[in-house]
Amino acid sequence: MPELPEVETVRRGLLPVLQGRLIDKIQIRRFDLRRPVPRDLAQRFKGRRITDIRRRAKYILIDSDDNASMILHLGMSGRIGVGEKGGEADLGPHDHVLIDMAGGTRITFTDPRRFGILDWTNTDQLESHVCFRHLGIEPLEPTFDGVRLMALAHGRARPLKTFLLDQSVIVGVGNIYASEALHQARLSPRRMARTLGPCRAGRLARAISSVLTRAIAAGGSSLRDHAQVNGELGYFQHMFAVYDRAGAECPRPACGGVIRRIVQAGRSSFYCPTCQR
DNA sequence: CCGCGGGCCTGCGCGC
DNA sequence: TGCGCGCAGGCCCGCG
Repeated sequence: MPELPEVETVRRGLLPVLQGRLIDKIQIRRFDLRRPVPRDLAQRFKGRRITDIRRRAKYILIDSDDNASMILHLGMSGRIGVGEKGGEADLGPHDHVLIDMAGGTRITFTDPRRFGILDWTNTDQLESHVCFRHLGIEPLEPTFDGVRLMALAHGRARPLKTFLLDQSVIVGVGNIYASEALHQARLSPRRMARTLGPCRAGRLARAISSVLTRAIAAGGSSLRDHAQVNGELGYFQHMFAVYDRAGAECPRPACGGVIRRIVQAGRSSFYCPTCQR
């Protein structure tokens, strides 16, 4: 479930539950996630107070009052649930991490495919951590605009679709929102990044911000899994213009085109050849 | 610099 | 009903 809007939805769900609260105990039931979970993580955060929940790219950061930050990435299939502490019988086979708060609230990290990441670092050294060192610009920051995007695209001999998926360029855009943003900007996913002039770059930058903002407002997209920590579904999947809609009619008024699926860099892209150029 | 193939894992929907 | 297959929201590596 996890592109920027889904991760931001999780962050917003966790913040009121966790901010200012004490961690009682952390249980790590499987250490073999995408990278090994550090053996000292549970002990490092035990008894600490959570000061903030932040997001950088597709990562959730849980800051402690002790200059330590937990780093959580949901991978492809990761979910976060908020509930009450229960017994062993209540746990599912893919509930890998349990964070028990003072007072009985339990945060559960569930991830069938185990592509997720759980790590920690000193808060004041976050930007030098391997997860963050090579990240590009945040598309919802005010500094992100067409001028910036055009500069990033300058001379790049690669299609816009794979350009947008590159986390060292722009962070948080994944396979769904790349297709959706390109449709809104009326740009073909096959167009070379270097062909962006001021007009097209401005359109694309605005489309990216718009799609991500609308998806956050919808509570993210829920395909197989819920996106929200209370178990509710986001509903942006009902607003997809092109994603997973091959063969359907383009929703752009008076366009009349038919949505196509192509494969780029090994991943599906969806677009309307009629209105996206 | 770029695309490709492969890998990491499990689950789901499909056609047979 | 069961089985094999392709596919899936992310990201990383080596190769050519």
